[in-house]
Amino acid sequence: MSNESSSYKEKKVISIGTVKDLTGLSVRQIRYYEERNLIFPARTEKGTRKYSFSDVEMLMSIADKREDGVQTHEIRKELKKAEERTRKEQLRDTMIRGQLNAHFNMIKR
Amino acid sequence: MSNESSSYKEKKVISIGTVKDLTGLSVRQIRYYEERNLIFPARTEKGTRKYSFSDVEMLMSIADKREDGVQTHEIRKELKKAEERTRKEQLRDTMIRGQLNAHFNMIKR
DNA sequence: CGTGTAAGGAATTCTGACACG
DNA sequence: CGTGTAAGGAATTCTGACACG
Repeated sequence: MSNESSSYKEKKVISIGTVKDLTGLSVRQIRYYEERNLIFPARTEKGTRKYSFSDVEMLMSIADKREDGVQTHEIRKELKKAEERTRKEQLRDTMIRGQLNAHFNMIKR
Repeated sequence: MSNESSSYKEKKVISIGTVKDLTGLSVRQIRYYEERNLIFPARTEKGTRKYSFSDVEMLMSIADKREDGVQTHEIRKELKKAEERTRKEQLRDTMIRGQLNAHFNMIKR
């Protein structure tokens, strides 16, 4: 039941200018891919966007696909498919864990 | 001979304002600890400071020690000692590796 | 020593919009 | 559709300095 929810890779701490340097994309492009729901930066109270290393990697992957002529809409569809797979895996894991716990409790008493 | 020099933890990508939020320190304090050579942020071409997660952790450690009344000069001395230990470990590892390679080369021919 | 603050300037980021192809 | 750009404003960051205890 441990939870290290703050891994460096997922923590949203990078400003858009740094993301630009890291990815080679323009600030306009980075904002546009957010508009198309391909990335989801956090916002500070003042409204500035903060990205994670994970977001940066996603942007590089998007850049590769765009170079191959893939439209953002297609990339979005692939992303949703991948998310669906993850959702199902998690559901399955949760159920297996539930079964295991049930057995353990049987044995304990 | 591999080299993954760009681990998320060491990459300098975080602006001082974000470091302030992450550590609870004031911007003044963060700059001052740099002046005392306790942390070493990178600089962009335009001169803005960039910190790594590692720097952030160091700052939190510094904050703890300052709360205990430890002066920056003392913290600096501890830091240098730790660095010296690391330097010696690396030297030893390098030498061991050299010995191993020498043996391998003997056997190979 | 360690930290706050006001000062002046430069660079960053934000949004909404027009342009182009 | 995807990206550039100019516009206006707000927030960020930088340095060097004075203040205080």
